[in-house]
Amino acid sequence: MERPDLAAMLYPLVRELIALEMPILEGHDVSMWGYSVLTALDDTPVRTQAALADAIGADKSRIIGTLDELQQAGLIDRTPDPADRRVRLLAITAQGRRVRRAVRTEIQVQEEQVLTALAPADRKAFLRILQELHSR
Amino acid sequence: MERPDLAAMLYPLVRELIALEMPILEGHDVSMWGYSVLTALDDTPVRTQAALADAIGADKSRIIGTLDELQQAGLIDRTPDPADRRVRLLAITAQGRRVRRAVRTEIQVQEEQVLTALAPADRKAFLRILQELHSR
DNA sequence: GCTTATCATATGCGACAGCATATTATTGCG
DNA sequence: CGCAATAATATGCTGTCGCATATGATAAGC
Repeated sequence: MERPDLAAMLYPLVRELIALEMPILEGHDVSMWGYSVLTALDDTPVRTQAALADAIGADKSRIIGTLDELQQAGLIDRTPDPADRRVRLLAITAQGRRVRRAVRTEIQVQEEQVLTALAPADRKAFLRILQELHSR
Repeated sequence: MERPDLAAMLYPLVRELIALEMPILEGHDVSMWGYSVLTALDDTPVRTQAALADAIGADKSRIIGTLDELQQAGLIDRTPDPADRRVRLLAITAQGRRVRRAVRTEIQVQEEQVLTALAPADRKAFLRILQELHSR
C-alpha cells in the first residue's frame, strides 16, 4: 500500500486554504485567532477565557490581545460574572455574529472552489468523512 | 449547508498527525524538513537545491542547514555537477532510503490508528480522495 | 571579454508561536 | 481569619518562519 503520508497531503492543502482565507479575514478586519474565537462563541457559549483558549487550541496568555481587539471592535462582550468576579463571561454580539457569518460564507465559497477538482460525489463524501473525523 | 470550515477541520487533524510524527522522527534523528527532503528525493530526483526547496515548500535559504545535516548523517549525497559547477546534484543514499522507509512505515502505522475512527470504506475513500486532491 | 543571470550559501529582520512564570483579584475551604 | 486554588492578565525567553538581501563562484549570451 504505497501512498504519501497523510500529513504530507494535508499540510499543503491547509496552507492553500489559509492563504485563501487571509484576504477575506483582512477584508473584515479580523485576525485568524479572532475568527476562531467568534466561531467558537457562536457555536457554543464558553464561560471562562481559559476554557475558550483551550477549545480553540490557543495559548491562554496570548489570547488576551485577540479578545481585546474583538471587544474593541464590538464583536464580543466581556462582562464580569456577578457570581464570580474573577470570571469574564464571553459572548458574541449581534455584530460579531454578522461578521462571523459573512466571513464564513466567503470562506466556504472559496473552499468550494478548491474542491471543484473533485467529482461531486467525492466532494460530498470528503466533507462528510472530514466532519466525522473532526467531531470524533 | 451548515458545516465547519474546511481549514477548521483540517488544522487540528494536521496538528494531531504532526504530534504523532515528532517522536518517530526524533527516534531516527531526522527533522521534519529532513524527512520532507528525503521523501522528495526518494520519489523524484531533483537537480538543484532551489528546485528542491520549491518542491517541498521550504525556503531556499533555510534548507541549507537541513541538507548539511542530512549529508553529515550520510543520508544524502551532494556532489557538484561536472557540467555546471554551480549546481550540487542531490541524491538520496541507500542509508537515506532505509531511514525514509522506516520512518514512513512507522508514521503510516500511527496514521492508521487515527483513521480507525472511520468505517473501513470511509477510510479508503478518504485516502483516495485526498490523494486525488493532492496530486492535482 | 564584459555583462548579466543563476546557484549555493549566509545573514539579518520582524512576526509569531509555545512555554514558563509572575502578578493581582477573587473565591472557597478549613 | 488565613491560606490554597483559580481566573485574567502581563511579560520574557527561545525557536522557527517567511522574506529580503548580500556575496562568491560560475555560466552563458552579446
